[in-house]
Amino acid sequence: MAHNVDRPRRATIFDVAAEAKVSRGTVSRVLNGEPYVSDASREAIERAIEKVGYVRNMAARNLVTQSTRAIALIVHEPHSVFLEDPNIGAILLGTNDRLSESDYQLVCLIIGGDRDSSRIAQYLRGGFVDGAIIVSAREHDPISAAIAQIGLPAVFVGHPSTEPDTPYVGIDNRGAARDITARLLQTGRTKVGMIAAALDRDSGAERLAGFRDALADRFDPSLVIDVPLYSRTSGVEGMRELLRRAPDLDGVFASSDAIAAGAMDVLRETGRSIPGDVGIVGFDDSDWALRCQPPLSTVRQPADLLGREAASVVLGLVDGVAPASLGTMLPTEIAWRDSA
Amino acid sequence: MAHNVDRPRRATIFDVAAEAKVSRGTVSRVLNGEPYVSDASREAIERAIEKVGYVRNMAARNLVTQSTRAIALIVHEPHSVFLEDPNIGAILLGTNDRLSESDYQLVCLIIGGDRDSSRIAQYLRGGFVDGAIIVSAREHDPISAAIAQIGLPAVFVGHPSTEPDTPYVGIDNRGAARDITARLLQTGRTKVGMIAAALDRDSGAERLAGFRDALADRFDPSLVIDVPLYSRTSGVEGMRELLRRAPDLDGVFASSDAIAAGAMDVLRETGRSIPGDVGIVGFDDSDWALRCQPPLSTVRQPADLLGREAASVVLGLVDGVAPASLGTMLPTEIAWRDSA
DNA sequence: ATCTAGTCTGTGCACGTTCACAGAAAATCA
DNA sequence: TGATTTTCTGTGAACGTGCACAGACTAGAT
Repeated sequence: MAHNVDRPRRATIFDVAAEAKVSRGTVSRVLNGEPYVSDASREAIERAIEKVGYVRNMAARNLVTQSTRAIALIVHEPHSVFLEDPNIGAILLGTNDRLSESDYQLVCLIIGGDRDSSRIAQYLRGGFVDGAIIVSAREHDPISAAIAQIGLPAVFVGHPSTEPDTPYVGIDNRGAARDITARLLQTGRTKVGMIAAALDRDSGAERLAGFRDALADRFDPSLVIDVPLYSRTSGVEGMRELLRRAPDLDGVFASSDAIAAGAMDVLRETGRSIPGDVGIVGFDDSDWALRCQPPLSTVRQPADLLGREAASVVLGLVDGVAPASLGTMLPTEIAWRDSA
Repeated sequence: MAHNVDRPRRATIFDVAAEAKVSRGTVSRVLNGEPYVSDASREAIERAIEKVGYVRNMAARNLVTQSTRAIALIVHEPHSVFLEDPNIGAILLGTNDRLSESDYQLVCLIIGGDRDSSRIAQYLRGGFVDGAIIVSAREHDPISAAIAQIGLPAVFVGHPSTEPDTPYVGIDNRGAARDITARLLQTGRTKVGMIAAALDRDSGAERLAGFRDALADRFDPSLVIDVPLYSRTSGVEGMRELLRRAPDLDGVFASSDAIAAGAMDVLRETGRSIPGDVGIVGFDDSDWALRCQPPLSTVRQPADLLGREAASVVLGLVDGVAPASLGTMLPTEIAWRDSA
């Protein structure tokens, strides 16, 4: 019943050496592209490798070199949000591209629950990877602590304020939120609210701060609704509450596009026109933004560049090169459409 | 400039043995939960582990055991589709859950281009994982060939017809497509077309076959539009072409929700009402389905179960247990809403 | 012919485990 | 008590590689 009982013994460096009639030292040299090996030997070895179907045993190599040429990307998201978050995918691909250029392998680890957390901590300690990139970490994340403890080169995407010494790559959430709110105000809005999600994360808190910056002394804390997730459902609930508090509202900043989409549905249901009665802006420039009617004005995040940059930083750390500065901020741009 | 020059030497099993005043053999036994170790030794060793902060060096362990307790999930998707495909995320999470239960680690590998392909093949050969799950493989995929060649336990999600001997887990695309098309016909439609994507993949081809089954002798090949991707844009283009060929069309089967969403926009643009003038059904039950106006009737895939089942199969293979049958089909259900 | 520098190759050791074996100590039985 | 089984422990060998070292061979300069 076994599927592959007789899987043959893998060829080792010794088999290659015997086949090529040289010593394993010489084989090792051509494997690692070192100089000082004669053309005759090199060719014989290359033929032998081909013939016996040799591939390096990475476990053995890792053991002696203490490195793996692999980098972990750790995503900490509850299920529903992981599926909806438009940025995760782009970050993943950007990271993969950059690592691929340096011949590093991306290993993507997902934290679903606490079991995963401790298993992943073990994995990192086990020496499976040379470094780690942590996406959307929460404050006081046990994984972050584990990484700090074992001194694994690591970088955050987004900046959890509880890990002051670990480098991070992110966008200027505060500045971007301020800019798009200011732009919304320029359209002549006078009573502007915010649906603010995930205030326990850096991104959420910063976006709220930016909103407050833009409004300055016109800021009214009662017009900020705190919702748990960056989801459409949160947008629906948040908007209902906001209208309850201020039926004469004429502007909304939603801290994600999904939230904005839910909010727009509520505005329409209650007979308000967009952008006539109420102007609305979002954040992310995801799929949602173009699906809205009218298309949503929003902040475009360079998610793939975020991934690339994070990869570059962590590769630097692996080589012992500290990044130029602890934090790297990537520029955002405003995608101005018809919703405000 | 170096970040962590003085990273301390990791504690080894010898350090623990010395601290606990036993031999490394005994330490190894408690590490692996073997019987025949006295309570006194066990406690001393556990204290010592705690004290010196010992963690197993997995490279060393892998080297001797020839196993890693890690499974690769290989995703082969061009960028745009990866970001849009609603199923990938759920499959990922389902797989992660199941592996987590058996204390295996999920390692997620993304194939962007050919460079990635060969690097990942090397990775698999290098013995980093004990098995592999391949999602949305194309026919004649080089990775599939590599896996077959090295005899790595593997399972496909979806069934690429070029690998007849490798087990797979999937849904009955053909049956589901037939059922939902039949249901569409029951609403009294007489001229029904299809926007068919990814015919080079198993899923695409099977959905078309199911559509044909349902129409039987009413099937008209000129009403099938072949589009490249499961994307909204493809839906827009496909629908335009379909209307050009048959302006009096009254039903559409779109082979994904994203395609349906694009198609619905075109139908509305051209002044057709849904479901009055034209009934439309999709496939996937993704975000798109509920965002449509009216909400889309579609086929719900148990994507997370697909992931779980694939994980179970591959774990079985790793233990030398062949699956009950080569292919496992998971049931789908129809989510019937207002679009038809 | 001798010395020196450069090129090439083989060998021993280390990396940190697991596993098989052998032997000691304790417990059970005759 | 001695013989046997059971429980416990230590030791040597292996896993497959990279690296440092030493030595051999070649070529050029004196």
